[in-house]
Amino acid sequence: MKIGELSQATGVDVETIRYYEKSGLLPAPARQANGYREYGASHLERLAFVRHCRALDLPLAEVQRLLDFVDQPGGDCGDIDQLIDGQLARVRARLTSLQALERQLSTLRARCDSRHELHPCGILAELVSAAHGEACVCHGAGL
Amino acid sequence: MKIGELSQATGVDVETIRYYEKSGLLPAPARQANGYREYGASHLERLAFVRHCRALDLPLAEVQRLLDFVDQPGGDCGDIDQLIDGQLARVRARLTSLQALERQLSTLRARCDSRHELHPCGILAELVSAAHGEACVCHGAGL
DNA sequence: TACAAACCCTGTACCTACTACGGAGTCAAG
DNA sequence: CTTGACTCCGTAGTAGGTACAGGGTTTGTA
Repeated sequence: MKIGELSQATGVDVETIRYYEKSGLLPAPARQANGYREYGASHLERLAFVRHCRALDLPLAEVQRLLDFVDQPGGDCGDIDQLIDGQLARVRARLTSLQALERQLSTLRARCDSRHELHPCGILAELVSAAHGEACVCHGAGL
Repeated sequence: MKIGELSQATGVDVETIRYYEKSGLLPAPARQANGYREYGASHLERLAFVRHCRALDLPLAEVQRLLDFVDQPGGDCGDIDQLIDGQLARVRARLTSLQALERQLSTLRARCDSRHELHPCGILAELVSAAHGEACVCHGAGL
């Protein structure tokens, strides 16, 4: 299987596959006589694994750790739990912060709906007043 | 005001202030005889504005656009609306995707609570089976 | 058979928004 | 007079790719 075929099969971009190889996530495959990379079923499986972990937004370093577990079973399963727990905690923290951000932007957006021509833009006014340390609709008193 | 004082006053790191200057978000300030940057009230205000926009997670390029509006009032307010709407849309899209991710990770996490010693880790088994294209607890059938 | 399109190779630069140096000059306190 | 904190500039590094540039190879078609 050439790199383009592997790319087709997994939905991972050719450049990204080479990048994973360079990063050590994928083992360097054998080469054909012309220097082209030659992939087999094991590469396909490993790349699918990586892609699945990335879909869970795990950093590449953690994907690497999981791959080590796969390669060398019998490790402490608690480590895997912790890894997933850590990711879950990161995702939940980000979720909370994004929810706050969404409220802030919504409130700010409500300040202006583009049907004023004489008085200045409410959004801009809000943002500027925040620069003075005043309470703003998006962040309340102070920043 | 020296750069360290501006940093204290705004909570923006010294290096970041220099970075903003290099990026064109902050005008180059006057220099003291010794070459140190000399900031005034207008810089403080502008930096606070930038910081506020960044707290809304607006990309620097969009902060720049907003600054252009501030510098040159009378522009089309609809553009500002669109800018905020665009950000809101990005945030909401990310929110939706993070919520799905949270569900996936929770489900995956439930597969293993580290009190098994004989049978292999359920999380790892899930991730591996996903590499075979089988249905997985996190993403359902296929990826 | 000839030619062009599509593929593959390596290496490097670019992206965001910073952060972290390295090496040097400057300033205030003790 | 030294020590530490501050400032300067320029470069490199971060994550996770993406996008060339400049070359070789293979494949399809006329």
